[in-house]
Amino acid sequence: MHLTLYNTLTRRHEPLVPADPANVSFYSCGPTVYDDAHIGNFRSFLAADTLRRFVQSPLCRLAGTPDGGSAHQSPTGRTVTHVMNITDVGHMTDDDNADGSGEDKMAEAGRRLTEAKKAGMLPADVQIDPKDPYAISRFYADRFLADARALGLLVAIQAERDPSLMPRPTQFIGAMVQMIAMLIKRGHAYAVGEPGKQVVYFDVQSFAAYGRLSNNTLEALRSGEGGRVLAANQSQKKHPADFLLWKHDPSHIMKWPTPWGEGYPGWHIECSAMAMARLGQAAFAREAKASQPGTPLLLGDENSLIDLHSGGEDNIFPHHECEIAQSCCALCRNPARGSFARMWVHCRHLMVEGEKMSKRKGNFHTARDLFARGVLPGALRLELIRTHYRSQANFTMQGLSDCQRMIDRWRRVYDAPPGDAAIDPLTHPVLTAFAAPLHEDLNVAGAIAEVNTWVNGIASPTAQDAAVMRHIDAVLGVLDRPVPTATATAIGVYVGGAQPTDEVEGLLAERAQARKAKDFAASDRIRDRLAAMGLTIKDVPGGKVEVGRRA
RNA sequence: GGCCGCGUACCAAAGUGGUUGAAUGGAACGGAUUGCAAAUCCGUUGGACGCAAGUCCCUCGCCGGUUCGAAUCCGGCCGCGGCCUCCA
Repeated sequence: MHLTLYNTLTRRHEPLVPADPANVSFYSCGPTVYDDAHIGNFRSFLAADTLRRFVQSPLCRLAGTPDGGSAHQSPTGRTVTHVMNITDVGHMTDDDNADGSGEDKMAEAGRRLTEAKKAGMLPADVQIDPKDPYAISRFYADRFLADARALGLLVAIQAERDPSLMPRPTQFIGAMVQMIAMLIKRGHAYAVGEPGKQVVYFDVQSFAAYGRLSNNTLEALRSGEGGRVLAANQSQKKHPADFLLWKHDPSHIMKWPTPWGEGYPGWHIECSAMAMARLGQAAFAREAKASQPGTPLLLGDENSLIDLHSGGEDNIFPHHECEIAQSCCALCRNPARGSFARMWVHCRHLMVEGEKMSKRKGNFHTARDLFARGVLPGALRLELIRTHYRSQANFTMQGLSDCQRMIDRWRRVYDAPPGDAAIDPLTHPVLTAFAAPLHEDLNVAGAIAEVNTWVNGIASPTAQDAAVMRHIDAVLGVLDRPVPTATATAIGVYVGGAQPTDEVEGLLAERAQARKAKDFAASDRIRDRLAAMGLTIKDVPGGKVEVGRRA
């Protein structure tokens, strides 16, 4: 058994065969930081995170590796270097003409922040200059990282120690400029306009494999444009599908000097440049070993820059199509035979209560909104990863509470007292049953079913069971999430964000008296009153009352 | 207009040719427990006949086809969604 994934590039299930099974390189397209990330964004990031967790788990076997693919048999184990960008360059709101016009999204975010501040929607301690795009992107990036860490996104947790794992394009303008220069030099890009005030386009006709990922041909793209591409905006391009690499525009809110003029980079070049900068060393080291000294160092046909690349389904075209084109044309000896990444995985979108998520329908949720309503990060994570990543998932509040209950039942096993519990993850029957569906295109739903079947059969969990559950949760990442600490008083145990107040404490004491006197009508009235305050109670062993918040 | 995907029982969601009347979780109902709840445990949840073992009928959007056999393969239709413009 070995891990197979659906490769968008070939439209087939294929084994994941990394260039170096001891260190898998993985690049994921991350968030833009003009606003808070919503749960749909997080579904995609969490799918990537779950894949990454499984690949680095000893439960995962990879094809074509000498030791049979089990990570733990290698002295150093298997590491996954997962990189996710945080896009902090402002792009344009109005992209009708693909030339970059309209309002800069960062400027728009600044305006929104100003309004929020006026309306008192922002905490008083937030000091940010809405005219400073760097301050805006930092503000939203920090909020994203906090949400991501709560949800157990390993890359965000690791980035606290190694920020290079979450690169920001404003720090890589130099790398982008180099790559653009290389594309011009190799005849895959061209600059138009008078010197110093130029726009640089990628020449799609120079790359025979353009369209391979999205299954579009240049003709199909042309016929599919349906009148939406204005001829007036196309005059300088050689082909309507040619896309922007650099734009001279001194009026842009973020701008940098380059040989083509002061301006800003196109939408796609950042990922190519950053993947190259952070993950490309290994591929070029392999190439240097294999090639003649003195020849220009370009990747050969079998040598991809990275092993895995992921994103949401909307990234397939144009973003990833363009990434492949740029990267291969800049880095490969035979561009049309390159693929940039060996494996391309794409996550389908999330629906909410059966409908497309939208602010107008009122079914638009950010992670932090849900947290503020008392949703626990573990439950949200499970709800977002439990559906197969290539199915359209339906997020529901019902599903969220289902997940919370599942987690509560699993935690009983997870929290069993530890002890002498040596288990072999490769042969343990529960773990092999859990890992089997995951090897088949990361079938998380199937794996969860195995966990439930197993947990149902446990009368009282042992140290061994706890050890097994830890292996499981290293992949799912739902138990190792922050849970609000319970506040205990003489009479109550407050959980799930509920806090003791004099009023509540008084009611609990009154209820205890009523119950003692067997005045159950009075006792039930108090429960109703607490319910009206948004609190649920239940009697727990020890004579105390557990107080929680109503979902 | 072009390219692509999906539709499973009350809900969510696995399963992609036979042991599947359909995993798993929730929900509902019955029982144990509780003053009542909550939590937990046991059982039931397409229909008919039967005390039962069981037998028969109808099921995986709809219609048709391939096959000894289909939720699973093929065709048509309907519905939903994605991309073709920034978007996970």
